[in-house]
Amino acid sequence: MLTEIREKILKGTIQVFNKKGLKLTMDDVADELKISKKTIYKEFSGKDEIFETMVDYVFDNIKVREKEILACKDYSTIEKIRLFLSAMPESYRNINFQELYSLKDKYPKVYKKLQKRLETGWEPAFKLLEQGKEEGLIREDADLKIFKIMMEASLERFFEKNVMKGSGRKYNDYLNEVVDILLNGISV
Amino acid sequence: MLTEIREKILKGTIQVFNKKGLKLTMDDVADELKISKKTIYKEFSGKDEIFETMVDYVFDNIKVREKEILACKDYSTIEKIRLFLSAMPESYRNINFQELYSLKDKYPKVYKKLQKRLETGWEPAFKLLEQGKEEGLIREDADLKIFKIMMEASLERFFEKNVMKGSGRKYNDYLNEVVDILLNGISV
DNA sequence: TGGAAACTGAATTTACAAATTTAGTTTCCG
DNA sequence: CGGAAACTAAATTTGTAAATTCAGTTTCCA
Repeated sequence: MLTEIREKILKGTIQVFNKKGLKLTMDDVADELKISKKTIYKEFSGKDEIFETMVDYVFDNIKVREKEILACKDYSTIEKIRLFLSAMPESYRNINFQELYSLKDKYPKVYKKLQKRLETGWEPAFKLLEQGKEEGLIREDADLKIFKIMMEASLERFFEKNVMKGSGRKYNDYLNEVVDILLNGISV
Repeated sequence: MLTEIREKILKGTIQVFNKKGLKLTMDDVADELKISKKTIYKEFSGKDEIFETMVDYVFDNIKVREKEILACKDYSTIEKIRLFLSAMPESYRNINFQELYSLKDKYPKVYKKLQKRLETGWEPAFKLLEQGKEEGLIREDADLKIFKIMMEASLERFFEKNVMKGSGRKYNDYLNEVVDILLNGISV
């Protein structure tokens, strides 16, 4: 669990991270939160630890939502999959996800954690999809690995550029359409 | 039409381009073809013109294949769409497509041509897809713009990294599965 | 006519020191 | 305790002059 002050610092860091990206400084975060650096350094050993904890924080929030979906007895497998696939990227909206990737070079440890959590984040989705196959809802020959790549590529493309500019579509519309097309694409 | 010597130079340029990327030099191309720079400069005004002609060359080759598909009376609309969508990226295999994008900064004119040809390259596909809607083969409410974005993102992801490493899948398998999922995804 | 090789000016890269920024610490103070 | 602000060593950025590379031309030669 997270103490109040740690959560406050993490939220502030994410706030600044979304504005200034990877280049945020400890002073930026302290200014944003109107606390002194001393307080930050009392809670965190340094920038590395903050970034690492930030990744955990983002993904732990996703997990909460996902557990809710999985636990609900009222949803069919296909409904669960749809909700699950939507929940993943929806949670990413809180943080500049594209920028998160830029941690690769300077914070390889954080980046590895990010990748690992992205990977394990897919596991329950895969389980559901396999279950869908067993229930005859999903094409037996559908390649889930490719499905995953397409999903990731389509979503990241949206994070990259604002693909929707001009068209009246909102983020969630786009997200739903992507999930629809892909899910439809592998359904029987 | 292209003279023999111009085509030879273009092929050689593509060859070197795939090895050395944007950073190829005129000497590289001359060495590759075992001709002297003089010969190249007799045919092309300079590097810019070669790159521009190279883009045209790649896309004109695609067009030939596409015309064949469109003209064939034996194919249904849905078959045409499938073949059409496969033909586009298949043609890109001859050239390092990812690297082509890197022309953006140093050769903005070439890059604009590339974008324009990519854009117009989609037009007949859109026509077919609209026709598919009219024939009741494709969901009336399917968002073709999003479909296009997903297709592009999925394919570019493959050009980026060799996503298929490890898995026994070959390029064409991947391509077909992507087209299958997407086409299935917007079909009724 | 075209290859080999030399040539030139412009562009690009390299190298490196000076200037700036910043992570993390310390001091003083209420 | 925690804020404000100063401090230091290390990292990053900036400026720039020297070195290198390269596009495009020219010369000589077969």
